Amino acid sequence: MIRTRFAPSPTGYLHVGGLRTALYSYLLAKKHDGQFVLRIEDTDQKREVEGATAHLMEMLDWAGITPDESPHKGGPYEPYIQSQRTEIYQKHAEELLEKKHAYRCFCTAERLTEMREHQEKSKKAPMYDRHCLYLSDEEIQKNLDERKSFVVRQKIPLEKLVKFKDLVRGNVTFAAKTLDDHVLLKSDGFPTYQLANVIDDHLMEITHVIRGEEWLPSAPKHILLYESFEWDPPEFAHIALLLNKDRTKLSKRQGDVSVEDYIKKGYSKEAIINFIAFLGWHPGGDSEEILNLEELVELFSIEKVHKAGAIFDIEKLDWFNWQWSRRKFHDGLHKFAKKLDQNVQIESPKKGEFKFKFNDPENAKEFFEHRTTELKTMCFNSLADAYKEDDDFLRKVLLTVEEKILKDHKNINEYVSFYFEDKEYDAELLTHEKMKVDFATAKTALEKIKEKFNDFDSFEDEEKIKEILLTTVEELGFKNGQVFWPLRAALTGEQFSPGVFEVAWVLGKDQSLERIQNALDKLENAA
RNA sequence: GGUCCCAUCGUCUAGUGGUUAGGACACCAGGUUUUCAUCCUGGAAACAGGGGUUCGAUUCCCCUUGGGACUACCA
Repeated sequence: MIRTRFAPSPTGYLHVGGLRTALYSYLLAKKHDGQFVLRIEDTDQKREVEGATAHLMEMLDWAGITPDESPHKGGPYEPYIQSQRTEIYQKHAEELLEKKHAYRCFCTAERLTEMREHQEKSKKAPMYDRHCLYLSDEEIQKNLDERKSFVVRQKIPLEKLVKFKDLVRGNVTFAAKTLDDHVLLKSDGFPTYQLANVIDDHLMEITHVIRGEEWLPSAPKHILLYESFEWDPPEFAHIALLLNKDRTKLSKRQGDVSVEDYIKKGYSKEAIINFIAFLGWHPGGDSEEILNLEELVELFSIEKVHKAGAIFDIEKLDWFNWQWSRRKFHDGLHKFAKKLDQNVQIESPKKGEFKFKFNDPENAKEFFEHRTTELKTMCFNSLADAYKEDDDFLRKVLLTVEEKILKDHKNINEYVSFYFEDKEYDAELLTHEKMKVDFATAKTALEKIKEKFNDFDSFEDEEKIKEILLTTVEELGFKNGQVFWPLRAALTGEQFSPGVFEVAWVLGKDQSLERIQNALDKLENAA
C-alpha cells in the first residue's frame, strides 16, 4: 500500500511549486490506489499565519487533489498538525539522547554567530563545532540545574558514508563528516523539521516522500535519523524546483507564486493542474497534452519525473487555459444540446467552432439562452457596467465575440464597446488599399446597401443578411471586400471587429441604417 | 567558500549506441475568412565544450564550463 503526504507549513498561501509537489504525491498515491495525506508543519511558531491551514485545504480542494487524511478530515494517525504532537517529538528526542545519537547543546546564540563568523572568515564550512558534545555529565547536570536553556542536536557519525537511492535522482552519496550536527529540538520544546518530519512520516506509515529538491542536502540527516531509531526509511523522490525566467527558484519578486493569484487571474484548475503536471514530467512518447486529473493519474509514473528544473512559463499556461476553457465550454454545449434534442445537428466547419441546428425553434431559442448565459457568467465581471443593460441585445453581442471571451475575457470591453456607442473614426477607415476600396467605391457600396437595407426586414436571420449582401456585390460587379469592408467599418467604426453579417444581425435595421448614413456623411465631407 | 544536484530548439519536452534529432508554446511567412482573432500549411530554431569507450556517440564514462539548491533554535 502506497501512502504519500504533502507537508506544507502554514505561511498563508499555497505556492504553485507546493501545489505541484502535492499533485505528484497525489498522483503517485492514486495511481496505486493508495492514500494521500495532508500534514501541517507548523513547528515554527514565529511564522504561523492565522487561517493559513484552512486556506491550504481550500486550495487543495479547489484543485481536486483532496487528501484522504488531513487536519480537517481526521484519520487513523491523528493529529495531523505538528504543533499538537509535541510530546511525541519530545519522547523521541529523549530516546535519541539515551541512545547517544543526540546531545544537549547549551551554546548561546551569541557564541554560535561568533563561531560562524570565524568559520566563514577562515573559509571553512559553517558548522557546529561540537562544543557541547564533550561536556561531562557533571557539567550537563549543572547546566540543567541552573535551568540553562538548551537544544538537542543530532550527533552525526562522522565516519559514515550515507548512501540512498532517490526515485528521481538515482544513487546519491554524502560523506557524513560534511553534515552539521543539526538542531533537532529547539529550546522552546518544539522540534525542527528535521526531527518532526522523520518521526511523523514513520508514525503515519508514509511509504513515499515526494518533496522539493531543496531538501536533498538534508536528506542524509533524515536517513541517519531513521537508522538511529532503527526504522526503515521511506522511498524518497526529490523533485526539481520550479524556476523563474532567469532560472532561479520561482519567487514572489518575479511574478505571482501563489495558487490564489492564478485563480484570481481567471485560470481554471484544469489548466493549472495540466500545466504544472507537465513541468518536469512527461508520460513519454507522443502523448496527448491536454489531460485532466483522472488521465494524469492513469499515466503518472514517478520514474518519468525529470531531474532538471523547469521554468514556469506563463505563456504556455495561457495556452493551456484557453484550450481548457474552449473544451469545457463546448463539452457543456454538447451536453445541453443533446439533452434538448437527441437529434440535434452539430456542425464543426473548423476546429473549435460548432454550429448547433435544432428542428424545433423553441429548442433553438432555449439553446441560445443557455449558450449566452454561459458566456455572460464567464465575462460578466470584466464587462463594464454600461454594457450590461439590454439583455437580449447583450446576449447577441456576446455570441459574436464568443472566441474572444473564451480566450481572453479580461479585454472584452474594448472589443465590444462599438456595439454600445458610436465610435469616432476618420473617413479613411472606410477605405482599404489592399482591397481596392477608395472613397468612391465605399460611397457606391454603402449607398447601394442602404437602399437594400431599407427594403429588408429579416435582420434576425444572419443567413438572409449574408444573402442580400452577396446579391449587392453581384449587382455592383464588385469584389466581396469592396462591399464588406466599408460596411464593416461603417457599422463598427473599428479597425478590428467581429464579422459584418453578425454585427448587422446584432445591430438590427435601424441602427445599421443610421451608422451607414453616418459613414456616408463622413465620405461627403472627406470628398 | 563547502556539500550536493542538474544540462536536447528561446520555453516545456520526446527520443536512441546508427534518426532527415520528433512534438507543443512562442516567433516568422503564406493561405482561408470582408478586418483582428480562429483555423490550415510551411519556416527558422537544440543535443554546452573537451577528452575517452566504441566500427559508430546526442545517448555510456571522465574532466571543464555553465546553472541551481543547501549551508538557521525556517520549512
